[in-house]
Amino acid sequence: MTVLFLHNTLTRRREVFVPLDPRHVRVYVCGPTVYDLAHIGNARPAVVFDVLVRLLRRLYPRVTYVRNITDVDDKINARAAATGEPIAAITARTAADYHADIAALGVLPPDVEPRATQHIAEIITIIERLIASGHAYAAQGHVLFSVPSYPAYGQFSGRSPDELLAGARVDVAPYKRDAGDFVLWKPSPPDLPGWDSPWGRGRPGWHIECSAMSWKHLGESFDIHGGGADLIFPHHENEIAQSLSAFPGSRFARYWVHNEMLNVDGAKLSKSLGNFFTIRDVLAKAPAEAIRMALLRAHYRSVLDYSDAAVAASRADLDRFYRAVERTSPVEAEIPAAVLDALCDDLNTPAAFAAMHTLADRAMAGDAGASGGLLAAGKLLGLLGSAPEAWFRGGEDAGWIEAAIAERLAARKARDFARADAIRADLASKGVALEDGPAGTTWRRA
RNA sequence: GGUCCGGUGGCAGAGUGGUGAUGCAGCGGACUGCAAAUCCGCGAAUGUGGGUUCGAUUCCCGCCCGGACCUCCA
Repeated sequence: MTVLFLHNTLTRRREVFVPLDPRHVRVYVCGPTVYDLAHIGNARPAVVFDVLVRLLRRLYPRVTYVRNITDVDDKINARAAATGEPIAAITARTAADYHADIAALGVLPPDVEPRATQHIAEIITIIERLIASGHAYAAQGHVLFSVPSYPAYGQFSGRSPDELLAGARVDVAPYKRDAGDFVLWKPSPPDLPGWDSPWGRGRPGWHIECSAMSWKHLGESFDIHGGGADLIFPHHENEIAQSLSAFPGSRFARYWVHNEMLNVDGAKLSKSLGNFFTIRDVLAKAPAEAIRMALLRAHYRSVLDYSDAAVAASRADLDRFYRAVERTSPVEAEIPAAVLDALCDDLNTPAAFAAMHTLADRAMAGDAGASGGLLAAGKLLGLLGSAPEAWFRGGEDAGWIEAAIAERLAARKARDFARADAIRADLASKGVALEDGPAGTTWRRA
């Protein structure tokens, strides 16, 4: 059995992954809040955890992957108020857009995609348990989690409650007993989404949703909880406080996996800096696989600098891989050990790519097994999913290109190289690169 | 201010207590009418000052630099 190592945020070290039940691995990842198109930064966790789940499926007989959708949130409400579009329309459309965008990036759907609004009953149940056990209290239509009731609060994210207070940036609401207490339930006026509850009509706070949805679909204890590193505090700290307080004796998530942030051209995504791109924006400019590979080019726990140059480099790598597979027809092969080992070493995708380059070298030299191994590795990573023919020459009608190649061939036979080169230059200006080989001239999209 | 993470060749980016992957770029060569692709070869890096050690890029401490987080941003 291949051993999988994962860096666990809980212990801040690399650990051997041992599932609670080796016959059934359970994973929860925080999904999007659906109020606007997903940006390229949102794509990183989607792709990273897609690779992790693909790997887990390779290693274990059964994996349940839950990735939620947050469809009740003040940002959604604000968007509706600003645009006049009904909330239900915003969330439905944005969720559909999200699905389309990440599917284009080769991200497979999760097994369960729970929505917060469909788990109000579970949310209320957990809140009631927290109140009954003294971990939460109702005040002025709100229900708040009592941070002092959970002594380990702050341990996960490495903060003490005192420093959290010192760093608090918002005014403390008068109904809070302790400045650090956070909201589990808040009252909703008639014009906002709300559900009847023991505390009046209201809506859930953000953190409680994930505690409720993971509980419903994976149980009190499960294996892996993932998300972006920016969620460590407060979101995941709060989830842990809620779930462990509501279910004493449970473990909640045993391994916490966090992807680092993504910068664009060296800076954090920001609309004012002009480096804020949606997934849709970048898909319009480059092949989806090149974008996916660019997102896996750095280790998931390192800051990734996304740029056109990174996408171009990824595309060049993919060209090389596809060329190798095209040159030497692959035979059915297992995932090469070097690639599997790299991925099992805390998802070391850069090392996996290095191993794939070695396979490509061998495939270029005629090794059909290496070619098959390269393809198998690509499949595990969600890459090399096209036929080389489609990758290099897919798309529009190529008749005019073939005609130009024929004309250039005639010119070459007549040793009219000026004419031949002019034709080649013309094709190049139209994004078509020619390659003369022993078997004739081939072309590809540059 | 607090907490955390990181600083590896021109660029991207792994790894390691004992000759520092991989890719791109560069240089030389083969092939080609010339290119492209492919192949062969070459040069090129561990922020800084200490400590531990036979030996440190790796472990520890200081400094400098960069980044993230600090109550609802993946």
